[in-house]
Amino acid sequence: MNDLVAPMLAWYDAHARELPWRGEHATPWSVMVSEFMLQQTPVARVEPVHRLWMESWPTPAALAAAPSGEAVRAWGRLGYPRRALRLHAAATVIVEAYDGQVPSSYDDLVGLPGVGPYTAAAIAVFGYGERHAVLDTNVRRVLARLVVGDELPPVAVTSAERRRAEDLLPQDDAEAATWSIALMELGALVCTAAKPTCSGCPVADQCAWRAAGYPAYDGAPRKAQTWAGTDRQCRGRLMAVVRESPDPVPSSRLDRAWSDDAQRARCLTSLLTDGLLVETAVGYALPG
DNA sequence: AAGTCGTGGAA
DNA sequence: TTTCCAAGACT
Repeated sequence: MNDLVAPMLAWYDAHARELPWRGEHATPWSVMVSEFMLQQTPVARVEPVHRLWMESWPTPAALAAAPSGEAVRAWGRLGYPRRALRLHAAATVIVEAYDGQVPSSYDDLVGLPGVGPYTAAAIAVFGYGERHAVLDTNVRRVLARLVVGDELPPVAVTSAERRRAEDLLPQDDAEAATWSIALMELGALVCTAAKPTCSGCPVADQCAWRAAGYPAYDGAPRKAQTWAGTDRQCRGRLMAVVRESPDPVPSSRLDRAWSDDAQRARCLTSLLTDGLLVETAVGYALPG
């Protein structure tokens, strides 16, 4: 094993957060739910929603039996509500094709709706203890600094990154899983994007970026995401109105939620196309 | 392959 | 106040 593993495992043992989807009570399904929710959404906001979600739908079958609109409603304000739809769709596939059991192999998992390379690896590793490299934004950043000496990883995952992550993976399955979650936790708590606290890093003495004097990121500038006035904001407004209403919402109420007629109409259409809303005789509603 | 898709807390 | 962005997936 390389010289990074022991200090990383010891650090994780001492500093890991206790989260509902970790530990003995976690199930592959609770891990899967957490991974969907954590896609682009901070831990602090996921925790309470995950807790309620698991009470309502403790198994894939329970979720699959519910209307997809209930999943969207329970998703609340986590953002990117299509993830709720995809999780519901994935639960349906799990019931129909996997006898209600979350599959354990990466290849089966990555075939599920809403499950990409990261999420498939995370479920296989954290849900089942399979040995597989897990490349999320935290791991990528930590390895970029620690091994390569760059402040930030490339915009898109490269084959070099994947090979590097696989090369560093401990041979033992359980140890490899802890290694991966430790890298993620370090990236989330210590080796953060903006202001890393290297004084708290267990492998700072081996860090290539630190040794090089913290050279600044020199890759292509990341595009700043605009927000005000975008379709995303408009869609969010419309969804919020419908989500918080127990009854179908007449279009007159949606008119008040967004003033630009053309944009509102365009967004409404896209929400219907996405399956996030349906049109009923008395107004717009979450899908049944 | 570059754009799109939500949200709210922190800097 | 404005800006930035947090465990990605999909097209």
